Amino acid sequence: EPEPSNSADDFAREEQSCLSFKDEDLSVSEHLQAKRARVENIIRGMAASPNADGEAESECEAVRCRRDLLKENKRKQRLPQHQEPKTSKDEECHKLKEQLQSMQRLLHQLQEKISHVHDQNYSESEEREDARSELSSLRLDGGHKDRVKVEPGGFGSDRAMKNLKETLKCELTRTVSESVDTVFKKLSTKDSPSDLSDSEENVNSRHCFESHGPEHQTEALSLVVRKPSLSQAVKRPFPLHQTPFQMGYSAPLHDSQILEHLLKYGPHSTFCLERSSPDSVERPWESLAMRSKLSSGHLGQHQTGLVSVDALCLPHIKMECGDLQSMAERSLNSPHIQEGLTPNHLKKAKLMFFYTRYPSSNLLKNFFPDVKFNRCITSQLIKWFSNFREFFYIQMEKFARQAIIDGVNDVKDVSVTRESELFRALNMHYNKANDFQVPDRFLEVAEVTLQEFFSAISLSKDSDPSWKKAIYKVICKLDSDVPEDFKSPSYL
DNA sequence: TACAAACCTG
DNA sequence: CAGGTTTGTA
Repeated sequence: EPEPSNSADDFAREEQSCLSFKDEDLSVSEHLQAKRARVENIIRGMAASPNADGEAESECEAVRCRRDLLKENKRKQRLPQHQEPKTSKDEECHKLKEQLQSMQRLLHQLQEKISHVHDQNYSESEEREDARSELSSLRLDGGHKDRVKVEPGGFGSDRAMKNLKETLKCELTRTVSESVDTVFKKLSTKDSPSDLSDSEENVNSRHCFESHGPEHQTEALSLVVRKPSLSQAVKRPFPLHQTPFQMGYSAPLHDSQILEHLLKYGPHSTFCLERSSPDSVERPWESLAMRSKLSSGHLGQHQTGLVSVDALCLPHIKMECGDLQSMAERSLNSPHIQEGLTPNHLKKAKLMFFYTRYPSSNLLKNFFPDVKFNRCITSQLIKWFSNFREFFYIQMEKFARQAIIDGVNDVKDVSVTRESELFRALNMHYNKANDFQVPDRFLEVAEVTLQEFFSAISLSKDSDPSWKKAIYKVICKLDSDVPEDFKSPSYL
């Protein structure tokens, strides 16, 4: 294809990028249709052939769909766009809305099916790491009723059911979020063409889908960023019509990534680079997100490098190069899939600690449905809880020793109430804002732990280097269920 | 020896 | 809180 170089051609290109709006929306529609087909497939699979692995099949279909779309989009790409009256933008929005709604209806159907299945109590849950695997392992034939896993605790099938339910709900939430996210991202891409002012299109699509309030910048960002070009971009927050790449695309790629991260998660978050991994096969966005980041360095001028990626029907790719405003907006307001852990997630995790000291990675996935899990995110969450435990046990040991110094002789005299200094320390750590009612059960667990430490130290067991292990073994059995409310992505 | 959890440090 | 190290298991 000829490379336009003069200003007239530049203008033509701009115009074309305006006009491609319609075409791009079509690919959103197609994307949604693929999603819809997938959900329908699952429902059909549940109704008709209980043993069929509907998930896997529809996954294959999705792949096929993607491949086909890739071809088609490549073709479309070269065709000149016909003039599209601006009034049709509203129609497009409405179409998309309708598609979303119909998908939601389908999901509700699916949900009903699931609860029906639940009532029948016929299911089998295999404890797998991935929620998707778990979904595909669902069996609906009643013949395997006796295969429901029974745990030593005695309430095994209940637990398995609960777990399964959680997983399914989680899957639903994800699917909806993904779809909604898809639309948002696609639209925000159009909202932020690097070369346009707030044209009618932008206004329209905003009005269509944007019900959030204005963005808020909650933290100062500039301290970490040194490069003049970058700090400029930050201090003059989110100029409406310019991308940072325009202002300083000479800045190294790494800085752009850091900047993007800072905007999303604030200066105190961690920058977590994840290599593409085997499990990104199931979640193509991960490896592709990386690839797009790699190419986002030279965006200002050469859009062509992106086209093939964008055509893969994975719209968020282009967002990587979208303007900072929409990125910041999304990270601050959007209830959709997150690419990293935010301070709110940390807050939520701390509150969850009141219920569970030893969460499985599965539980974490279920309770952070708005988080896009990968190895890095998972280990970060695990690490958080590890840190929580560390603090917890340090306090326990400290207060147990203090009790002994204070002359307490009987374990029965060791207790933990809301008035205890120990509780105050814990509450300060996990519930600093003190806006959460700590469950009584946590006080019981704390008390048991304190007593365990007390008696162990009293019996001089602490001479053994691994004396705490016995205590951990007791405490890890005292986890309780985390309330359902915590599953809401917008819990905090 | 590979992995998870505890442990230590800043 | 996160990075690095050690320890304990399988």
